[in-house]
Amino acid sequence: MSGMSRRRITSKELAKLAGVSSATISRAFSPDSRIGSATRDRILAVAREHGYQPNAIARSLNNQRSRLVALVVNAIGNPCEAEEQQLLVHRLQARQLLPIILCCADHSDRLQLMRLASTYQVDHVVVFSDMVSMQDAVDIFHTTKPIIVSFEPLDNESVSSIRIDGAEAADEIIDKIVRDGKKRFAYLSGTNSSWIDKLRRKWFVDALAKRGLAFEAQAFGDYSYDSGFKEAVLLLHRDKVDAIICGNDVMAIGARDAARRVLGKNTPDDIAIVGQDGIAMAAWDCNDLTTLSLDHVAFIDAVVELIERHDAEIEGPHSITLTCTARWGSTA
Amino acid sequence: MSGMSRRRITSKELAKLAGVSSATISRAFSPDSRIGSATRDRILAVAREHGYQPNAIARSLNNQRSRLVALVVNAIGNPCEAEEQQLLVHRLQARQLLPIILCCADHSDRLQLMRLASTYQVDHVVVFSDMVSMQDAVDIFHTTKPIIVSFEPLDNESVSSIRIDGAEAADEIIDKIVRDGKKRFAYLSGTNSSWIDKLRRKWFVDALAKRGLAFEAQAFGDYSYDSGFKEAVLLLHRDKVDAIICGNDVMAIGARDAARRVLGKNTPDDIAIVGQDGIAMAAWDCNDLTTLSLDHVAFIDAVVELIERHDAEIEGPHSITLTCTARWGSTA
DNA sequence: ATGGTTTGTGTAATCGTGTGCACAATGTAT
DNA sequence: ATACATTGTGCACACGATTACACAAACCAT
Repeated sequence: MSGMSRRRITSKELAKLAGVSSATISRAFSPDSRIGSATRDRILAVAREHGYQPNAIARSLNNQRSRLVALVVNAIGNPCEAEEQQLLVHRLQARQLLPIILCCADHSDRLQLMRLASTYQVDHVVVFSDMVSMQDAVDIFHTTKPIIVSFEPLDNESVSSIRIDGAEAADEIIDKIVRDGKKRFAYLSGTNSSWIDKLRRKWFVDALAKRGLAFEAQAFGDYSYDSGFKEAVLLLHRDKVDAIICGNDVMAIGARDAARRVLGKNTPDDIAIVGQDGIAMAAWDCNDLTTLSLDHVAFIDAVVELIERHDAEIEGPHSITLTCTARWGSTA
Repeated sequence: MSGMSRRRITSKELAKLAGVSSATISRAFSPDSRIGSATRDRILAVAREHGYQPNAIARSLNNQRSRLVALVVNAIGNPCEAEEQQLLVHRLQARQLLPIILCCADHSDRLQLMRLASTYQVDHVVVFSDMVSMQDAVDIFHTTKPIIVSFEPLDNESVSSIRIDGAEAADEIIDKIVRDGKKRFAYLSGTNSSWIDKLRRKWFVDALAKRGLAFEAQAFGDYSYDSGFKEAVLLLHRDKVDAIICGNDVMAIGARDAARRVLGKNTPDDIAIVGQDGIAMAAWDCNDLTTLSLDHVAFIDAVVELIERHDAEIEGPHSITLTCTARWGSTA
């Protein structure tokens, strides 16, 4: 069609071609603005013919509204977050919002990365990563007053947060494991000092305390299969535990493999293993993991709900609480 | 620090504060431009104090250079691509380029999505997805003449592509399986009509043909564990095959589980199963998959190389070819 | 027929930066 | 001391859209 044209055509040029002013071009592309329907049709026809589309960068500058959303994530491949990411991106796209990915995993200077994104005047910020502090995010993005969604309930007017509660589900799971006769518990953390990790651990600490128990051992991995495998070997061999609560599902799978291959112990008879997240892979036949699961769809619904409130300029911070459930497999 | 200020400060305002013109502000932030070093230092100090950062949207409009990169992917969670995505995002961020994710998986109108992204004047486009035709991508993005990277070698001056060659590795794998005495082969496709799927299948078709063999059966999945599981049951039960070549690793894992659980057949003795991609999960102890693997780092190096050539405005399409290798596990 | 409302379009300012050009100030060579 | 190159800064315009305002034309009611 327009095949070879090198440069993108501009509003003013199209105006000349259609015999109108550039203001009228703009109106033709704004759904509800005073313009003759005949004129609009003619303009849209000429526009299609020449492949014209309004320049979103220029529009953003004028509008003070970029329709860009920054997604701060740990890593892209990480299955723990991937399902949520996928869902959210889909929902954003349906609302004509474009996600910019900020990947913290192996980026040396996360703050600089966030500052870079903030210069693009993103309308919203969603923080999935537990590697950035909310306070830093607020300091960097406060100027544009975007929504910032996170697990961490920071008391700040520009932060809306999603809180998750897994206390009850953790209690159910511990109950089952204790009734199965397990006695020595270990907790395998994802990251040492993250807010989400502390929260999750607390659910299980409380559930154990209620029965006069406590964790006999504590290990730190990095949410990866390999770290789950390696730490589990130590926990089982050195600390002689018979139940491992893992910070996420992937580490739990690693731990299960370690138990089976290195020590010849099987779940759930010799040892109990519990994951967290409820990723799809956990339910695969080869894994069949018992896990403290979060409803991903409900979670993303909540995020989108918060974003919509922010779009509607409903003032103040908002907060939504979600409840986790126990998903039973054959590992505990 | 600047704590409460609601609106982002502008270049002109900062100019007033520093007692210079806004042009000088701009120069203070451009590494090599004629400006007194004393003036620059003073401006940068005042800027930091007031939390000023140049507005990237305005700069992009002026520069005709957005530093945005569109990543067209099938899905985010999909492990097949996730590792590449992660690597690429990391490399882009190191070059101060921001990735915009376009997720095709469940988006009804992929073309409209790409058109939306194109209005943001992205500097480059990287197509990982096999769900969009390169011709469509070119039609939509040609105006900004970005680089378009893909497996599909389209003959177009604005497309640079990465070609992958797995013929030799496929030959090695088939050789091993045939020597193991397997006779009835099936191919389990990811998507019916994608370019990449046809390419991969051809490697194995040729390797079989060389030995006077051909696929006895052909099935179509959707790259997911579940589809691998389901289709494998049919292939094994109905078609009595004893070797399944899968379009990716995830389906191969599903197929392996199906063989074991539904039909009680084990790899590699009863049946051979081969994956493709070489994702990290394939090497996990519980999977230990034989797979036709692509070196992810080399692949992303090639993508970045092409992007750099495009940045340097080296004319014409470029092409880089990568060779796959066989990675041996216990499934074939 | 006249005053008032509605409709459609153009003019011009605006969004926040980058940069060519002009010009003053300073430095350098004869 | 004069001519010339260099450095530092401001002015003004461009980038490509949106939109308040003005105004002409058309329509309507009395």
